[in-house]
Amino acid sequence: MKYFDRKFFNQSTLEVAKKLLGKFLVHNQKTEKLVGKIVETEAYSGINDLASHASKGRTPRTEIMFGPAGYSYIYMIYGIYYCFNIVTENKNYPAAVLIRALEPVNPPINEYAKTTGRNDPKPASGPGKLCRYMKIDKKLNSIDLTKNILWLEDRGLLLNQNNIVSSKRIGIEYAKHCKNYKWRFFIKNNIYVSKL
DNA sequence: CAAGAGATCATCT
DNA sequence: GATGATCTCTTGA
Repeated sequence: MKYFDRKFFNQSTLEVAKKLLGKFLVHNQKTEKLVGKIVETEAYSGINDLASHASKGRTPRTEIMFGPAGYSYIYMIYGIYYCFNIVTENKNYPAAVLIRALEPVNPPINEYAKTTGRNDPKPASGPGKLCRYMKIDKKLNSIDLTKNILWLEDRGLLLNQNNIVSSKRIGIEYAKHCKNYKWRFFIKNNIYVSKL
C-alpha cells in the first residue's frame, strides 16, 4: 500500500487526473474509515482554461489553487452540494483535479442505504454525491492531503492506457472553446462512472 | 425514457 | 444581482 506524497501531485494536471484512476480516497473518521475507489476525474489547468475557477484570476476562493500541490480545494455548488478537488502543479500555477465519481468501498452500498435511507445503487457517482458519501464539506477545504485526515492510497490495482477513456468535461457549456477539451477521464466499463 | 424545474447560497460583478 | 465543475423529482410522450 503506497501513500501519495506531494511529489505525485506536483505533476502535469492531466497526468495526475489519469493516474488517480483506480486509486483510493480515504477519509479518516473517529469511528470508521470512509473509502472509495476513484473511477472518474476531470482536469482544470491554468488561467487560460475558461472552465476553471482560476480563469478569473486570484480571488480569496481560488487562492488555494495557486498554492503548492497536494492540498484540497472544496467549494459549495448550487447552494447544496460540495465538490472535492486536489490541487496540482507548482506554486503560482493554478490547477486541480476534480474527483467526479467513486466506486463505494466503505461503507458498502447496502450498509450506506440502511443508515442513510438512500436507496441509490451508485451513491458516490457524481461530484456532489461523492462528497456526501465521503462526508466531505467545507471544513476540509485547503487541508494537506499528505496528512492523516483525508488522503490517497495506491492499493496496487493495475490499470493501463487501454482501460482509460477521455471525454469532454461535464457542465461547463459556458467555457467557450475550452468546453471541447477532453480533460475528463474515467475507467472503461466501470458502472460507477457518473455519465457515459 | 427525456426534458424541465426547484433547491439554495457562496462568490464575484 | 446573477450565476453555477449538481442532483432529484415531476411531468409527459
